[in-house]
Amino acid sequence: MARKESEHPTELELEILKVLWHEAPLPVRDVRDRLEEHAGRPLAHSTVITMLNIMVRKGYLRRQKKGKAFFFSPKVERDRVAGGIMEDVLSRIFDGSPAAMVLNLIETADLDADELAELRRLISRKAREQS
Amino acid sequence: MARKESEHPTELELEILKVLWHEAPLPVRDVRDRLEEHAGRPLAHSTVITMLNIMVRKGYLRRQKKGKAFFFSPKVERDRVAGGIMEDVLSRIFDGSPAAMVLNLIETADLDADELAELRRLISRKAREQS
DNA sequence: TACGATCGTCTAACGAATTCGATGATGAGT
DNA sequence: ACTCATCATCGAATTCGTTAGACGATCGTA
Repeated sequence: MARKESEHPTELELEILKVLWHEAPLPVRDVRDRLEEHAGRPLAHSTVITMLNIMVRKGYLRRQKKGKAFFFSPKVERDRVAGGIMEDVLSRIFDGSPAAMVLNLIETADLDADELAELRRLISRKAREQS
Repeated sequence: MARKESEHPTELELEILKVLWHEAPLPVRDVRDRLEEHAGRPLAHSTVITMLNIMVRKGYLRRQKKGKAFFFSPKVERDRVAGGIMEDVLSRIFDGSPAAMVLNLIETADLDADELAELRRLISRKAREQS
C-alpha cells in the first residue's frame, strides 16, 4: 500500500556519494563538512550518520573502523550509478529510444555548434572503437 | 525536516501522463483501464481519482465536467516534462556536461554501429538547422 | 579518577507518495 | 418514488526520505 524503496540513490544520497567519489574514505564529520561547503547542506551530525548507515544497508557504501571512528567509502562506481539512472530515464521517459533522448537533450540544453561538433566527434570515435 | 514535493512527475504520475498523452480527454474509468492494460497497474477506482486530483492540483492535468463525470487531459507537454527531467539529470548526475551524458548513454544502452550512425545523422541535421 | 570532547545508536517526527474503503451525491430505469 | 449503478469526496493507513535530539559509550587529559 505504499512506496517501494527507490532503485537509485535519492537526492541526498547522491550528494553524499559525490562527496565520497571525490575523496574517500572519510569520517562522518568530514562528510558533513563537505556537504555544507559544496552542496550547501547544513545537516546535523546525527542526520549524516543516519544517512550513511542507511546507505551502507542499501549497499551504496562500505564502512570500516579506523581508530575510534568509522570511515565511509563508496561501494558503487559513479558510472554504474549514472548508467542505472540513464537506463531508467531511457525506458520510462523515452520508451527506450536513444535517438529521442539525444534529440531532447540537444533541445533542452540548447547546444551550440561547437558542442554539437564535439558530440559528433565523440560518437565517431566510439563507432571506430567498436568495429 | 522532510521531503520537498518533487519537481517532476513521480512514477505513477508519469504513467498516468503517458496514458493521457496518448489519448485525451478520458474519464477516470478509462484511465484506470488503460493503466491496468498498458502499465500492468491494477488500481482501485478511488486510487486513480485521488491521483488525478493531485495531478490537477500540481498543474499536470486539466479537468472538465462532461455529462456526469469528469474528463482529464494533460496540461503539460511531453517534451517539456522530458526536458525538465533531462535537465535535472544533466546537472545533478553529469555536472552539466552533455558529452558526459551521451557517452554514458552509449555505454549503458550498448548502442551498435547503426544506432551510432543514426545519432550522428541526427546531430548533423541539428547542426545544419542551427547555423 | 572525574570531566569534557567525540562518536554512534535509537527513537521520533514530519511531509510526500501511494493505496483504498466508507460514505454521500446523482442520475437512469422500472 | 424507489432501487441500483456510477461517480466523487474524505479521511486513513503505510512506507520512504529526511531531519535531528536524547542518550550512552569511550578516550584523553587535568
